[in-house]
Amino acid sequence: MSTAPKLTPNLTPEPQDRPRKSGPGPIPLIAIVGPTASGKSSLGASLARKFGGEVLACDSTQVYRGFDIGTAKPLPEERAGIPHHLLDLVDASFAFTAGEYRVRAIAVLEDLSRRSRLPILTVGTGLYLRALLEGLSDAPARSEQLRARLEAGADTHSLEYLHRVLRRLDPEAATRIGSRDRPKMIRAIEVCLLTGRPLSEVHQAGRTRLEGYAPIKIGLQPPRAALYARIERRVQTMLDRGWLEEVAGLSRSGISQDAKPFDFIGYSELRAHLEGTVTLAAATKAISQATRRYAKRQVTWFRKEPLVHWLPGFGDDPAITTYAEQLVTGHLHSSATI
RNA sequence: GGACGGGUGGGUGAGUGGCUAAAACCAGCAGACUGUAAAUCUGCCGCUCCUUGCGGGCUACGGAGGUUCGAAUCCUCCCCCGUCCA
Repeated sequence: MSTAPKLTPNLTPEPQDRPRKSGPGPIPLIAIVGPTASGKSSLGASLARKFGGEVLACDSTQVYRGFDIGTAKPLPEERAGIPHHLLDLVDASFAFTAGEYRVRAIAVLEDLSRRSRLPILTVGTGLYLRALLEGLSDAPARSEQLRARLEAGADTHSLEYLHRVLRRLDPEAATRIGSRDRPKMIRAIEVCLLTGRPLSEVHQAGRTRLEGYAPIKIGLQPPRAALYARIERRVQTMLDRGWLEEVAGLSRSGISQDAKPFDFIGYSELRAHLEGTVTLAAATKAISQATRRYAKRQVTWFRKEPLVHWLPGFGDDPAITTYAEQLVTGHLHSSATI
């Protein structure tokens, strides 16, 4: 695991394998945010190599075992010998959540801290990063039984019914949550019923932030047109790597047909194609479109993320990599001197 | 050459005389989102002006004319596309 000597910026880091000084100061934590296909994994691996770090995926789909190609898990060669965490955590039948992610991520962070490794998060799922850094309110986890009842109520009555229930339980939340936003209404009602308090009140009680870490956020912001072009190419690459076969294999592996990961972008389209309802060309086009829309939503989310150092390009662009390295070096120095 | 069918805003496509800058859907843009988040939801979406208003002006339903107080919608001719007959 030698450090690559290339591209060394003006600020030369001294100890490349020690992300922090031993002592009580906050531990640096790098978070790379950006839309899908912007090169987060690539940048993550090269920063890890350079600064003695390990990669933590922060992605709601990559936690699922078996769903590899379509969720763009880094390939072995892309991982370049760097340990990658928080991938392949659960089976397809498991309903993974932001709360679950937080618990698992903190465990990994503690492990890295003990071993003095720099944690580097590659963040596709903004909510998960927020859940980790800012914490979640002290609200109960989801309750499948309660949800089943609410879903049934919504089915027999209407979505309006759910909104009426929510208005009664928590008028404030009802003004924030649209009357057609089924998942958010259900979550809000769930919390109200489980805690006996309005969701708004539960939220007001505050969150439990992650303590002891100094996040350095790096944002990848390639031009929109270039990103969209790359998305299109990547979809094709994934197919060339056998994505369709992966989906076919998963389909007949006994996993419940309505397991959550089958709804991920691409998996639903490719299953439709395997069932013969759409041509591969049509499915491919639909996948690109869905991915573009997803990228757009990520951009919207990350724009609001505070204190991000935005870099105007792809994470595998050498110029961007160099710039990111300088950025990290600067931060590590300044935090070391404090 | 003849007979039908059709040409609508970036795309698909509704609309058969006024309520139509023109349904709906898609794409696009912008936004929201504290436990399913690759989910879900919201707004905008011809151009333009301002006193930003259920405001004004302009342009628009293949082209040119016409009928009408009023036309994407009716009539005439022309152009193009599809199917069928020769």
